[in-house]
Amino acid sequence: MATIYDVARIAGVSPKTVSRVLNGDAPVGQATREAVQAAIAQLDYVPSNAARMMRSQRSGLIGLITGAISMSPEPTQPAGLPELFIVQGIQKSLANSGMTLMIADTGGVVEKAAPLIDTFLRHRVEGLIYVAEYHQKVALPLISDGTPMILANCFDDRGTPAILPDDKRGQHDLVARLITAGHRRIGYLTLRPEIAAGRLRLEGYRAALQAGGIAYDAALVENCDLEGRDGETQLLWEAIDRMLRLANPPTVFCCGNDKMALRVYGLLRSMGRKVPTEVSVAGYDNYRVIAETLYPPLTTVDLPYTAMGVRAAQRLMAMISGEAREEKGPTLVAGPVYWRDSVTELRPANVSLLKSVREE
Amino acid sequence: MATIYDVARIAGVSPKTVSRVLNGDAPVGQATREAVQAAIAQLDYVPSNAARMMRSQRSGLIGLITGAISMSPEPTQPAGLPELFIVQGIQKSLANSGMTLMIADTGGVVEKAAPLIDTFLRHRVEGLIYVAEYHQKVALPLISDGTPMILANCFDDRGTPAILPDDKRGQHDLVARLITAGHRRIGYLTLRPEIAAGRLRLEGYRAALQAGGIAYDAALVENCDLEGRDGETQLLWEAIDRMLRLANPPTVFCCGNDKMALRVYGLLRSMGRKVPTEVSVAGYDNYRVIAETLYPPLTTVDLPYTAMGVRAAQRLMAMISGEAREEKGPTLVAGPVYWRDSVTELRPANVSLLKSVREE
DNA sequence: ATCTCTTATGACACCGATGACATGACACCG
DNA sequence: CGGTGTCATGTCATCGGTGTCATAAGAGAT
Repeated sequence: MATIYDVARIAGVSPKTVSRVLNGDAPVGQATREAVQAAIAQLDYVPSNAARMMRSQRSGLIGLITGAISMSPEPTQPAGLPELFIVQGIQKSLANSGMTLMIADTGGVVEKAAPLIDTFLRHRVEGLIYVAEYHQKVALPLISDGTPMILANCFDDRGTPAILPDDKRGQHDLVARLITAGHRRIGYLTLRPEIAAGRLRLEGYRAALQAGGIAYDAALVENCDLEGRDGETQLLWEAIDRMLRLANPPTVFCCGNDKMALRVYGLLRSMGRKVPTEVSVAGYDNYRVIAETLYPPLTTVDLPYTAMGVRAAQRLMAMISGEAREEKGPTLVAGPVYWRDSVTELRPANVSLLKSVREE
Repeated sequence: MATIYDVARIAGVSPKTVSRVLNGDAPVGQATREAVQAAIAQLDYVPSNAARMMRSQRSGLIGLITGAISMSPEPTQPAGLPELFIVQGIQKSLANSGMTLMIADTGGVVEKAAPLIDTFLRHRVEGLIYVAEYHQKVALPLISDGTPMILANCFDDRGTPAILPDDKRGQHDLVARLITAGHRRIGYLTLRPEIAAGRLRLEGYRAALQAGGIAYDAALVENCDLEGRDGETQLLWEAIDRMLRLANPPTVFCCGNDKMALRVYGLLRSMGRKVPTEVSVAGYDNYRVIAETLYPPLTTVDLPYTAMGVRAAQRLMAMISGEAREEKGPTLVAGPVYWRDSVTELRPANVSLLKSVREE
């Protein structure tokens, strides 16, 4: 492999001049520049980042750790996709910074995060981002040196800067929108409360009901999430069946996520209930493969993954450049409601009024 | 950041001895080793890969380029997932090799591959893998130095080693299985022939018919793939409607992929046809989010992405270690048929006979 | 007691860039 | 015409490890 010395010799200049041509950090004569470039081309010279890093003490690397790439073998989680959007946002936002993003993958095994962080530190990354597959609490090994770190889609109890989806507000906005559309009996098939999204979304549901002056009815809320174990469809069937038999049944089912909504579509059809004319369905995640492919298309709440990625990258770059100590707590990012055909407007008169809500 | 000299000073030994403790490449006295390890712990010393690489001329890095992570903005392609499984396979298979996998992403823009390759070469990766989002032909910039490269899920016309899915055999196996189950009128809603998968799967379909002694009937085959543009559902509706009105209608619809099958489920239900009792449906890809969540679960063909990743990594490692010049052409990897409830066994008597097919 | 042969350790140069500093050639200024 | 500033380029040391070789201290062998 050719070195800068080979290039210098061929071009008849000093290595330092070649360096200047490569980095453009000092003026170089036109003729010299051309001779150097010719030599570079002739030798297929590619500078060594290792040598450069060593001298300049700057790696230009950002390390990203995720489990997105190697998903868990169970297909039950729509895992993978969310993280990818976050990574996409990070990438987009980092593209102009001159930083190179190195991505490593835990293969879904949390314990692998530590050695990966170590590998990154050996490469002297200037910043680290950890992206979790769903909104959760994590406990990563402490970074002893000063390398800045950001958590995306997760948080810890050390106060590491985090970027999180605003699940509470998202569910709140959806339910508020349903209420505006005239729905008063809103069934909620929830995710399990052990996960952050399950808790926060339920909070949002209750907050929206309260704001809309509707009493919370425990008969309309049921956890239908078995963490991917069998029997979920059964559980859903029973919950839906029971709610529909109520004296005052729900006019719409909010589902913990879009994947659950996909199941609910199938169940309602099996029960002979037409969506949305007889009963409405709403999801959460805006998992587009499902939400847009289903018929009718699914009303849902966007999880603003790309935006979260952008924010994560921005916050990290701010930390790296040591700018203003900036805000402390987690950054919450809310996503818009996507209003599609799976929910009936019970009060068409409201439609014009709704426009504004929809845009936001 | 602490250096090996700092550690040496604290431990009262020479830097070289610290190096020996770190690499275990020469015997070190027990007491010395402990002193060095204590100093390392005390200083939070992390060795610099740059310096190590520079001297040893070995980076221990494998570069992987993909578009998986930043998907195209259109949600129409189930893009992203396939590549991820391939990457997972690569990762799994590379885990024990001591190599570190660096992943870079083109953001779906093919032109970005060149600068990414360049970045990798600057880091002196020992091998490169390019993973495409679907089976296709690519034209990557030539790697002028000797760095080995592998193409996964794609090929070029320079004969670069490639790992490809055996689409023809997969579709063949599925159709052969349908025939064994008693189906003779097999509708095929194909992908567009411009893409490799579309062509090859159709070849497999025809080959299986021929092997089964069934005449090819053009009325049963129709391209329903508009490359994600609108009107696909319309096209599907018309194709299905027309085929079902035939004097001798199909008993099963093979779909170009699982996503199309998801649509077909909805359409058939709208038409009042029950799956699978009145008409069967089969997909391709074993896109599990769809295939296993649908009701009834979808019979489909697995795209052996993980296996492809494993093969890619193995072939690359063989190239790096300069082992036997090994095979030349592309490596084809076939995936098994997943037989689920979306297809009726027209001849239950055959079931036992089928067991063996299913296993394979 | 002398001579290998390991084992344990150190001295030193070197990998390939770049930062700091020096130098020579002009141009411009008063 | 000397002083000063800018441009173009070179010299040299240095970043943090590791390869090579040398050396010292014991363990056995003769």
